Amino acid sequence: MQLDNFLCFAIYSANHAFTRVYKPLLDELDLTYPQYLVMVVLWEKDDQTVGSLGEKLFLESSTLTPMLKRLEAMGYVARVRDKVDERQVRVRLTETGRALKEKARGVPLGIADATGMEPAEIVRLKQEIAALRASLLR
Amino acid sequence: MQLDNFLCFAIYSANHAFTRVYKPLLDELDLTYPQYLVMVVLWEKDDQTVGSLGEKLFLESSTLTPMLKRLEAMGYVARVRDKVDERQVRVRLTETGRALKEKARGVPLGIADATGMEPAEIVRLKQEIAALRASLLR
DNA sequence: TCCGATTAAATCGCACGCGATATATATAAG
DNA sequence: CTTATATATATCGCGTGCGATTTAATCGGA
Repeated sequence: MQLDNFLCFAIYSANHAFTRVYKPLLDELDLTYPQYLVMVVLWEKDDQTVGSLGEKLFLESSTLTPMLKRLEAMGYVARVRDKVDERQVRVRLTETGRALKEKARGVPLGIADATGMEPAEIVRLKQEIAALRASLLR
Repeated sequence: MQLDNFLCFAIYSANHAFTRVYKPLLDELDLTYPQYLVMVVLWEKDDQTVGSLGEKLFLESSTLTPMLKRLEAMGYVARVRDKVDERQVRVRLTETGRALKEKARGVPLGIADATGMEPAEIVRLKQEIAALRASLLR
């Protein structure tokens, strides 16, 4: 029953540490870390519904809706009701949003660098943690 | 440049997953997950300053002060100015706060269970992530 | 066709978490 | 002793995150 023995705390604090490392890199793009993750998902596949983004990011609409409105206000995405199913909102990159991908090109390398880990090691650790996440959500 | 390849996202989402697993267990204790972490630190060593808690938890006073006030309002801790150095606030467990440790006894086991991992494996992964955190903060 | 059930977002209230700043106390330098 | 500096918390504003609820649209069955 000691904090240093908690796997959860290691993850909790490592997550904060990542946020700190990302901050100066993302300031250049005027993005917060969660907003950056949304953009990554959209750069990967444009024109997704709020629900689809939520599934991939493990976030609720109550979190995404305000975030997406901020990204829209900044001119990076557009939110449009689906013509076929008006319940859904489709999120699309604007030209500016698409262009931002270039500016963000160097970010992952800067992060990988800060981890001080070998690429293969990063992949392995990432997979272990993804497996842990799956167990927890089971 | 794909979300699934991001170590940071694995950690980000695993952290959320942990929070979800903790929720039902901590509801019994009327604690949030970050509040629980504070209590763990205090159960380990009572009568600490805000700064000391912040060092161990990697949190700022701007985060801790409101949290500690809530824990105080719930009757789990007392906040008292240090007589010798009036700049410091000492955080002490109340009788109720100390007693809560017994009620929380089963929590770590429930969590370890949800990870689906062997104890030794948990320790190893925890150490790897703690090392990563150290690199990131460097 | 019509009405109840389901689904997708949005809204609301609350609790983090932090950067920037303010306030109060302690320390140091002369 | 006095003033400048440093330190410890607290405050403020903003952006997540989520559970609970609401709103609007769609689907399903009689």
